[in-house]
Amino acid sequence: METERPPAQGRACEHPPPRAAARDPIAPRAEARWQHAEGRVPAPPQGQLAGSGFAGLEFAVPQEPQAANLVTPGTCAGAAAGRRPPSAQIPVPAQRAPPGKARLDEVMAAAALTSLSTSPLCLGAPAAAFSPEPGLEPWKEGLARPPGSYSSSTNSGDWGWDLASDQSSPSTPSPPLPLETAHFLFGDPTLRKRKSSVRVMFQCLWKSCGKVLSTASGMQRHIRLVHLGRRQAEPEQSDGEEDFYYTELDVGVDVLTDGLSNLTPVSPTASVPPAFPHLELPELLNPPALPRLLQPLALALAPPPVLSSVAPPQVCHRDHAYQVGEATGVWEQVSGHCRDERGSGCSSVHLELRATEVQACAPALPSKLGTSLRKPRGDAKKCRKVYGMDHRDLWCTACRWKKACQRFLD
DNA sequence: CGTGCCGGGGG
DNA sequence: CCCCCGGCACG
Repeated sequence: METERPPAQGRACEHPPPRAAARDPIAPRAEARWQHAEGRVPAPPQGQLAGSGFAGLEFAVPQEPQAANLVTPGTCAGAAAGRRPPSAQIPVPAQRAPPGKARLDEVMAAAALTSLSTSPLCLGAPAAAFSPEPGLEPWKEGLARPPGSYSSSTNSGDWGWDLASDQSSPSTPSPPLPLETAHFLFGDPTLRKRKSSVRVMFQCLWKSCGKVLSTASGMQRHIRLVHLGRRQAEPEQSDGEEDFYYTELDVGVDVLTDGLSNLTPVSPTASVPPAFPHLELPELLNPPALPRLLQPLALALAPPPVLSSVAPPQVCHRDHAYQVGEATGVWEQVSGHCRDERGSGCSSVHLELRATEVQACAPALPSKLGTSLRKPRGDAKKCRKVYGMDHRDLWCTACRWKKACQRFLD
């Protein structure tokens, strides 16, 4: 994973200046075509936003040209597309038309969904959970104190939370959730801070429950009381039945902090759970850099083996995920600070929104250690695909030279 | 067959 | 250097 941003990114931000008129024979031609096609009047390139320095966030949303335009104000608009009038119009390949509602606060939501898609949490967790607003969600309140469904007096000492209590979409059965995922995604500070501790948790497998407690006895009591309808008065007569309804969770907390970087791909056959009903991913955006990292994370955080009766076997259809992903945008930071590239003092951040495959199910990771000789073909959309053969002038230089694409890095 | 891009070649 | 393209491996 290369962290270094290869040079020559500057181009994207460069202003479509006189564009070395003598050079590049195709550009002027193509440009004219492009502009003509849209009935646009060639306008002089817009100057760099004065003093905006780092301010420029630029979004290029692949979508219908006429569709909603969203461009962050104060950008070097027009640069991405290059050669575009300063209007808010975004350069667009005009291939797919996702509703252009790309907001940054949705970015986190996407992250959540991306990773959740491999976990059962998505079934139970309502949209509210994805709200960027911390602390106000009901699930958190439930965290602080056990919800009403559960007589709080019984909670002697064990801590836990009931995620199912917040369920707003009862339509789907809700297998237990990998709490780590939840914690990570929801940013529970308590767990995030601890590193390298492995804690055993107990998770209720009862349909639509998913409660997690810290002690087995607490969990047994929970099951007895809540699900088996035993009386609290009854002594701890454990006939063992409860054991069927909860499972142990090995919670490697360090995964939360370190996991992002050093999670190793998990062999799909080994620890991936029986698979869960597929979640319909709403159209959301992924944050830059995150998605790729979250996927493995989600994979690794997949819930433990579950009673087979709880979660009916069901295959996660990759096709479907693919389709969903197609309509989904992914934020990808294309170039940080433009490297000082031969004097082009562009210092804006260029963000490109591209539609890409959100691998909702188990991502196809380099499963074999062999890392078979050849680098796997990057499945990202590249300039060619994004802009199309005509509009080649919009491609990044590398793409035009038939080199490795620099705009849509793998 | 389309695509990504390496390697090589021309100006 | 910049620019292009043959050709090949992927999918």
